[in-house]
Formats: sequence, C-alpha cells, structure tokens
Amino acid sequence: MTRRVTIADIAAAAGVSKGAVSYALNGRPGVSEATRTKILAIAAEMGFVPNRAARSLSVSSAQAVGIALRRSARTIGIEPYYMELISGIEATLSAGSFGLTLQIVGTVEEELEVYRRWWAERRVDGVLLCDIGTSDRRLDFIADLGLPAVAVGGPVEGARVPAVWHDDVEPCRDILEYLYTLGHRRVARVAGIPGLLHTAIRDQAYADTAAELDFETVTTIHSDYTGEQGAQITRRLLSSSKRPTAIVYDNDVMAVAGLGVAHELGLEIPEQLSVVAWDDSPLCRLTHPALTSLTRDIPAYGSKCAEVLLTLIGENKVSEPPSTESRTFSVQCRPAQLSPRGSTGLAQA
Amino acid sequence: MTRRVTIADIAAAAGVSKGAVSYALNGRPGVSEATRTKILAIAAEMGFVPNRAARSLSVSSAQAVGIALRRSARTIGIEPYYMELISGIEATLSAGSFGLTLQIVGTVEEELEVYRRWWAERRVDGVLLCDIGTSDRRLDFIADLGLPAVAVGGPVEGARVPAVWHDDVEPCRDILEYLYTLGHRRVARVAGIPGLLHTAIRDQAYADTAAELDFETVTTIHSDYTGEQGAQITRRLLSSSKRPTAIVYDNDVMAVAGLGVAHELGLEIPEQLSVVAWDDSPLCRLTHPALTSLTRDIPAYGSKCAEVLLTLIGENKVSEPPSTESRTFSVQCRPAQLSPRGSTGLAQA
DNA sequence: GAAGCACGCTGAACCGGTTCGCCGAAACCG
DNA sequence: CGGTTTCGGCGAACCGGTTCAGCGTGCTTC
Repeated sequence: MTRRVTIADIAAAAGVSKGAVSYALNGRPGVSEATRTKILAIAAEMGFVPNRAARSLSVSSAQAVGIALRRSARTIGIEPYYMELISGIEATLSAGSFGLTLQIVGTVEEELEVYRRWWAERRVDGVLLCDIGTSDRRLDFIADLGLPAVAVGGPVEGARVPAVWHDDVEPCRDILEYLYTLGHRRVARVAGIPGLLHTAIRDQAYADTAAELDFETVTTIHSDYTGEQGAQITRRLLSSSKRPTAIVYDNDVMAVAGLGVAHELGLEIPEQLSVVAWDDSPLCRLTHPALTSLTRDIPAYGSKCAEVLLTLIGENKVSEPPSTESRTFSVQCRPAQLSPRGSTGLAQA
Repeated sequence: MTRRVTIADIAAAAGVSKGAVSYALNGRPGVSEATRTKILAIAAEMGFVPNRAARSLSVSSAQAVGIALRRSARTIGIEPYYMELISGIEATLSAGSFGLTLQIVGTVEEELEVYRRWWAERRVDGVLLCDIGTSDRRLDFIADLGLPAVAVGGPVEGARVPAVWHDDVEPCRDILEYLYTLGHRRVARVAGIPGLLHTAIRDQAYADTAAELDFETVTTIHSDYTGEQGAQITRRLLSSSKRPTAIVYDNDVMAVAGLGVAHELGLEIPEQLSVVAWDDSPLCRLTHPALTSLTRDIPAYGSKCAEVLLTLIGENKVSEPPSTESRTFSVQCRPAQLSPRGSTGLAQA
C-alpha cells in the first residue's frame, strides 16, 4: 500500500513552497524555468497525481460530467444505441481528462433529483440529456439550475440548452422515396415512443412525404421500442387483410423482432415483405437477410455531444456571468444515410 | 442560478458552530436532541446538500466506484451483457448513494493506468474488474495498490481480490447432456476469447463432459465474440463435410449471427441444425425460432458484485490495516439455467 | 546612483466539510 | 457542600490543493 504523494511532499523535496509547486505543475508563470523543470522532475519521480477532491474544493470544478439514463435494467442492455453513445462520449471526455458519472433512473422526477444532487454536491460540471421529449421539463430545470448541459437530440426550439442533433426529415424522405421507387404503396411504420422529440419529427416527416407521393397507405403505430412490442405490432400488421408490403422500424431491435415474426409467418424476405431499420448497429448485419437501415455514427455523435459540453463548461468557467442569455446554440450533425441491404426489394405485383 | 448552501450558512442560521451542524447532520452524538432537530429542519428548509469534494477531502473517500471496460467503441454496444451488468451495479450503488464512474479503455496498460490514476486522485473508493483472464495482471496490480476491488467473474485461485461468479461447469454439462438426449452426436462450440477465465473453464467443462458421453465429435473454435466472427465460423462449420448437427455459442450475439448464416444456407432450424446461446438477453427471444439459451440474471449479478464491493469498502474504512491478508473471499451465484426454446430439436437421423 | 520595475518565490488565507481538545454548566456523588 | 462525571457546544486545526498580497533581488532607466 503505497503512500499518496502530496504537493507538500514535493515542495519539501524541492526545497520550495507549496505555491511554487502548484504554479510549476499547472504551467503558470510565477516560477523560473529552472525550478519548474526541477519540480516537474521531482513530481514525476515521486509519481505525483493531484488529489481530485482537494483541487475540486478550491477550484470548484469536478472534472466530470454526468449522464442519467431513464430505462429499466432489463431493457437498456438490448439497445446498442446507449452503449455506443456512451463509448463515444467517453472517448472525448477521457481525452480531456474528464470523468463520466453514470446513473440509471426510473422516472423523470428521479432524474431531476439526480441533477439537483449532482449540482449541489458539485459532483459534475455538466450533464448530457438523452431522449429529449417534445416538451421536456428537464431543459428548463437544468437551465434554472445553471448547470451546463447539452441536449442529445433536437432541434429544441426556444432552447436555453444547446442541442446536438441530426436532421431526421431527410432520412425519412429517403426511406419513403426508396420504397416508393421499389414499387411499395402500402407502407407501415413501427414508431418509437410518442413523447420523444425525434418520434414526433419523424411522424411529421413521414406524413409530409407520404402526402407528396401517391402511396395507398402509410400508417404509423407507436411502440415502446422493445422487441416484444415490435414483434406484436408486426404480427398484427402482417395478419391484417391488406397487409403492408414494407415495414419501417424506428430502431433496429424492433426490426430484428419484426424480421423474426415475418419468418415465423413464413413470409419470404424481401420478396413478400421489405424491412427497414433505423440506427444501424451491428445487429442489422447479423440477421438473414441483413437489414436495410439508416446508418448513423453513434459513437461520433456521442463524441460531438461531449465536445460541445466541454467547451460549454470551459466557457462559463472563464466568464461566470453569461450576459447574453441566448448563448445557446444548436449543432447539426450529418443526417443518417440509407444503407440498402438484403431486407428490401421490389414490391410484389 | 441558486446559491449553494454550505454548512456555515446553516450554522449561522441556527446560531451554532459548524461543528455542531456537522454532528447533527451526520447523526452523531455531541448535540442535544432539540438542537439536532432544529438544525435538521433548517438544513432541509435551505435545501442543503453537502459538497462532495469537501467531504471527500476530509474523510478521504469518494463515495464512488469505478469500472473500466476494455472494448472498442463499435463492438461494446452490441453486447447486451455490459449494459445489463452496469445497470445492476448502478441500482445497488445508488441505493447506497454511491456514484459510478465509467471509463472505456483500449489496452490492459491503459486500464492499469486508469486504476492508478483513480486511486491516486482518490476519485473512486473501489473498482470492479470485468472480463477476468486466466492469468490476470490486474488482480495483483490492484491488490498492490490497496484499492478495494471485486472480480466480476471467477473463481480466481490464490486470489488477493474477492470474486463474484457463477459456476459454468454445470451449465456446460447441462447443454451437452441436453443435446445428447436429443440425439446429437456431432456438436460444435463457437467459444469466446481464449484468454478469458470463463472461456477456459467452459473449455475444460465441455471436454470433460464430452469424454463421459460418447459423442462423435465435440469441437471448439475460439472467436472474439463478435457477430462477424460468429457468422464466419458458423459458415465454415456448416460447409464442412461432416457438419455438426448442433452448435453452441458462448454468447448470444454470435448465436444470432449463426442463426442468420443457417438461414442463408437454407437450413431448417431446428430440424437440420440446433442452436444454443449463452447469456440469455432479450435478443434470444427476438429471432425466429427463438434461441434456446442459458439464462443468467445479469442485472442481479451486477448488483451482487456492487454489494460485495460496498461491504469491502465499508470494512477497510473502519479498520485500515487488514491484518489477515487472506480476507479475500469468493461469492458464488446461482448457475445459469437452460431455457429450451425453438432453436433446438431432435437430431436428424 | 537612486528610483522604478519585473521577476521569482514565500506565507497565509481559502474552499467546505470533519474531528478533536477543551470548557462551562448541570447533574450526580459520597 | 466540594469534587467528579457527563453533556452540549465552541473554536481551531486539518484534509490538499489554488491563489493572492507582499517581499527581496537584480536589472533597467535617466
């Protein structure tokens, strides 16, 4: 059990004061080049790493950001999205030597409470908000708290919190045009949770595009993103009298489940049914046929979100009073690209 | 932007000293019942939450545990295991008002460096070690550091770090006996990463059981757990002259991929091929047919690991010098249960 | 050669909790 | 009634960093 080295140990070894050591280690003026290198050498030799709590206390920053996920323990694992997002976030954070604090919560109330606690405890310097809703209480709450935050999703109108997002309208149009070109006229969509912002945006985008092209039907059924519901809804869709020739899913888990149901019902894919997934995780390439899907680079997206959050944290550290309240902004990422694979084909006559 | 309330504010409001407030808030003797309730009331009213850094500094504990995952950004999402584990861990931690700090690393060296930094910074009070290897450098490293830790997996012999694990021998036996009963005589296994402890344990268990029953062949091919390798190996297995009638996969991602390949090759499941998966995530119920698999309660497992870690942290806080070096122990969980589903059936004559 | 200045460094205060020694008053004792 | 114990509470030190006022030295400047 090695002893931890403190700044005082280094000061004693170098024959200087604690203050000088602090200046030297942080690369600020106040010490000569000679003593700086000497101090750095001693610090390196003694294996000095600053005590995070002590630094946080004086500087009042935690060098950490938080993320709260609102999903049940059982269902969160199946969705590759979160882990990919987190891993992207993490890459950027650790590059900036920030830590990531994770908490899983059950309700919005719990989530707000977590933010309040994190803020009061000074456990984090900022947070990332996932699964942005159409009217999201968290945005105002966080803004009132004065805790730096980034909305992972958007665009958020009248935002007091910056958002990082990608356009979903164009991909929706792409899908429908693609399916139209393949001859599909009866299309169903198994959508995500209704309250979520991107679900609403896609709802609108599908409706708009459908109105422009002469589809017979473009129906949307909302779900909770789980495989069970995906399967159940698919079963219902496929056993209806005028069944769709193509089904679009709002995530890949439901698409895989839908594919399973189609197999179960003895439908040939893509001859009798085309399937399109959203969020192209490796899952889409595991099935047979492989799923046509909308590809986004989720880790890169997470990185971008973390990056924006870090600059935000950096900014309001240097100039505490954000005079221009409208410092919030919106960063748009490259929209998802359609990756056609084996699960889509010409509609049967 | 609300001001944070400090212990001094409360002291001033209650007309007592900081020390008294501290005693009152922490439920320790030193204040009368009357002033205690008064202080608590004021603290509650002012919405006091202690500054974590300040407390950490004096008490030298971070009220957080760390977990480092060694996987690439792209492949970590697909494996439901990690997120389920984390969510179980998280549940226990937040119940004890501990935080979870997550970091994703690329190499063992990086991982060790992270542990050293966490320890030196006092950022965490303990860590959870995932993916235990057959000879794992991390165990000694952590023990030397004196950082409380729990190995998520085992059993680890000669351990200086307690382990939480479940027996894999019995489930392996269960699988082989089950397949034998169904008439399978040529069984292949697509195993996980060779260096991992549980892979080695399963290797041995399969070999032992195979020796007891008169299988024609029980072959094992190691992989990296990814769907791509799962698919590739399956393709190779199924196109060999004497192809197996049953394939067992060491995780569910590969099993799904294998199922896809079987479909692609036009094999009827389970008539022409039986498929068994390990780690029964919801993924196994998404496919058609649903995958027979070995069910473990991963979130519960994570909770147990966190629980053991927390008691460990609690213990070495009260009595710093662990006189009996062999305080390490091993907690065994309920082994995985075989859940037969549609992907397994009688072997064809 | 005195005044002024920049530089290098020290010592102490400070962040916000915890903890310990100590003291005054009340209670208890023979 | 004096002496001891107990209790409630105070004040200060401490954890390990950061930051700032101030001070001595050496150099420039006129």
